[in-house]
Amino acid sequence: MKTLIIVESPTKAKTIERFLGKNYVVKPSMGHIRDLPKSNMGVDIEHNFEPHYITIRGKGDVIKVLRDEAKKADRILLASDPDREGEAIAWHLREYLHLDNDKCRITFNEITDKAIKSAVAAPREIDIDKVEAQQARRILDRLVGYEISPLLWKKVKKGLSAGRVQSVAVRLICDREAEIKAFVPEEYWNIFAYLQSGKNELVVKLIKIKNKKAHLPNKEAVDEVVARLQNAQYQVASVTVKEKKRMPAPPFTTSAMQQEASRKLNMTAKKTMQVAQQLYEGIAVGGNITGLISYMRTDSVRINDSAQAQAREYIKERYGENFLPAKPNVFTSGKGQVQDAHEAIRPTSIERTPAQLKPFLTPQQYKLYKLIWERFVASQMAPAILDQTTVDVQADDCLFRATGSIVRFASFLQVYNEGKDKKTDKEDVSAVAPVKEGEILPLNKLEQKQNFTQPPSRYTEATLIKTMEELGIGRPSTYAPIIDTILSRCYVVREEKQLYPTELGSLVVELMKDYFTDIINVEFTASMEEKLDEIEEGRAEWHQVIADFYGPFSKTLAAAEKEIEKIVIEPEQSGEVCEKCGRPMVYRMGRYGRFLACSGFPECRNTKAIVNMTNQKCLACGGNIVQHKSRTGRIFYGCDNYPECKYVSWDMPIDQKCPVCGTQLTERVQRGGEKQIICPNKDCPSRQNEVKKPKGRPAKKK
DNA sequence: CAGTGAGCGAGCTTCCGCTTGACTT
Repeated sequence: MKTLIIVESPTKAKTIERFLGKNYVVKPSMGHIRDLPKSNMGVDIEHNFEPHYITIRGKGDVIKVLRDEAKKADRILLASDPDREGEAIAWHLREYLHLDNDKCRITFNEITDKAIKSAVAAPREIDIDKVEAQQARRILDRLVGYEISPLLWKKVKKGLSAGRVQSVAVRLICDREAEIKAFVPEEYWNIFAYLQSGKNELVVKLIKIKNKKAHLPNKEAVDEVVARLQNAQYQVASVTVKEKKRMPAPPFTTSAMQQEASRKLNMTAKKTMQVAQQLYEGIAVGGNITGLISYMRTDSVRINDSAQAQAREYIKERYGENFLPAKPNVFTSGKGQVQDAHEAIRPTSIERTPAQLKPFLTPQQYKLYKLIWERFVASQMAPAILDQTTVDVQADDCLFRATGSIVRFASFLQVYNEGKDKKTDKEDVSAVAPVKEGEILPLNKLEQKQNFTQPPSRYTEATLIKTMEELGIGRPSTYAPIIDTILSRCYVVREEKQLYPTELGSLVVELMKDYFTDIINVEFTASMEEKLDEIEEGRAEWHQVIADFYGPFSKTLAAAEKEIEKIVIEPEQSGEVCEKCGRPMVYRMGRYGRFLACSGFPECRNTKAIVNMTNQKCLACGGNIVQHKSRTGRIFYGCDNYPECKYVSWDMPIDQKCPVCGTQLTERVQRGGEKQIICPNKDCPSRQNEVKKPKGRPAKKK
C-alpha cells in the first residue's frame, strides 16, 4: 500500500520522506496551487461573492507531479501547514485531485520522527470553517485591492496600487513624517556635579529641586540654580544597591530576525530572507547537503522538546551548570495574530557551531547563521544578574543622582545581546564610584548642558516590520515583499535605511483617508481578524461577513468615482534651462526611470538623461566619468563621451593606471563598506594571487 | 546604455499569502 503525502515545501518533503518508510512518497505543492485569476476580479459580486479559482500560472510542472503521484497512490494525505492558509491549500488540493477519503488531513507543528508518525496515524477531516475564513480573507483582499487600484489609475496615475496591508504601511510612514514635521523641539538643560570621592570622581545629575522634578527650560533657570550650588555642601543621602535579573530574548521569529539582521548586519529584509532560505535548504558540509536552520517564515517562539534538551545539554557542558536555568525557559509569543504553525528559527543542530561551519559558508551565510545560533543558545540560558547602584546626593535644596550597573553574572550576555533601535536606548553598564551614606564630597566642577527634545525617528525597514507585526498586519511571508511593493510603486524612498514618503505616497494616503477611512486605519486588519475568527469558530457565515463589508465599501467607491477630480501631478523642477528653447527643464518619469524633459513639451521635445557626474576622468579619452543605473537598478560607470568612447565599469574608476598592465584602476566597495583598489583586467598579473574559485563554498544549485 | 512624456484608445496595470527559482558580473 502506497501513501502519498503532500506538504508545502520541497525541503520539508525530503526530510519527511527520510522519516517514513518505503511505502510513503512525499511531494511538495510549493504553497498554493489554485488562486483567483490575476487578470480579472474572479469574484462574482452579483452572486454571493462566489470565487472563481484557477490553477496558478507557472505551477504546471508541480501540479503534474502531484496528479501523477496521486494516480499511483492508494491513499493521499494532505500535510500542508497547520494554519489558515495551510488548511485552504489542503482543501484546494482535495478539490483539484478529487479525493474521496474524508479523513485526508494531517498536521504537525514540528518536523520530528515522532510528530510525523503520530500525525500519519491520525488523519482527520478538512476543517471547512477554517477554509472559509481563509476564503473570506482572500476575497476581501481581492475586492479592496482590485477595486481601489483601478480608481487610482483613473484619478492619479496608471500602475498604482492600494491594499489592506500596503496602504497601511505607507500610511504609517506618512503619519510619522507628519509628526516629525510638526515637532517643535523644546529646550531643556541638565546640570551635572563632578564630586571627588577618594581617588575617584563621582558624576551626579540634578534630578530634583525642592522635592520636585527638576525642570530647567532655559539658561536663566540654570544660572539661578547654579548660583546656589556653587558653594553648597554635597552630602551622600543614600546608597542603594539592587539586584536585577535580565532574561534572554526568545529565539527568532521571522520579524525579529529581520530586525536584528538589519541592526547588527545591515542586511535588508529581502537579503536576510534570501540567505536564510539558503541555510534552510542546505549547505554542502563535508559532502552531505545539510539543512542548517529550521523553517525561516514563522511567527512562533516555540522550540521542540528535543532541540531544547540538546541546547541545555550543550550549555551545561560548554558553559557550566550555573549558566543553565533550573527550569527550561518558556517564552510566549508577542502581540498580533500568531498562528504557530512552525517552530521558532533555530539551528537544526546546536553541535554545528558557527566557527565549525565557517569554511563552508559565504560571509553572509556565516554572519546570519551565527546570529541565529547565538540567539538560540542565549535563549536557553539563565538570566543575567546585574547590580544596579543608585547614589543620591543632597546639596542645598537640590537632589542629585548617579546610577550605574555592573554585570555580576553575565550568563547569556556572554553569547548574545539584543540590539537596540535608538542610540538613546544604550545601556548604562558603568560602575559608580564607591561612596558611603552621610559622606561629604568636595565639588570639583558643575557642568551645564543644553539639550533639545528630539522628534520621533523615521521608520526603517526593521522598525516598520516590527510595528506592522505588533498591529497584526502582514505575515512572516509578506514582510519583506511589502517593503518592495511600496518602494517600487514610488510611495516611499529609502535613504540610509530610513523610509521617507514621496509626494505620490502622501497623496494616495490622503485620498484613502478621505474615502476609505476604515481600510487605511491601523485597526482594520485586527477587526477583520476578529471576523475571521468568528467564521473559523462557526459563529459567523463568510458570505455575510463579506456582504457586510462590501455594502458600505461599494457605496464609498461609487462616491469616490464621482467626486474625485483627476489629479494632475506637477512635475518636479530641475533648476536647469532647456538649451533649445530657454524654458525650464523638469523631471519626468519614463519607462526607464527618471529623466530630464523640457517643460515646453510637446512644442519642444528636448530631453536629457540625468547624469551623476563624478570627479573622475576617463583615462582612455579624457572625458568625464558618469554614474548610470542599469535596467536592473545596479549602479555602473561610463564615459560621457559615449558612444564615441565605450568605457564601462561596475566599479568606480579612479585617476590611476595599473602599474603592471596600464589599465585604468577601479575602486570596489566591499560588502562591509571597505574600499579596495582593483585592476579590472582579469588577466593582469597583479591579480594572480587571487583565489579563482573559493574552495568549500556551497556549490550553486543546478 | 538606446530612449523615455501627451493623445489617438489596443491591451494592460492591481490585492495578500503560501511556496521556490530565474536571471546578470
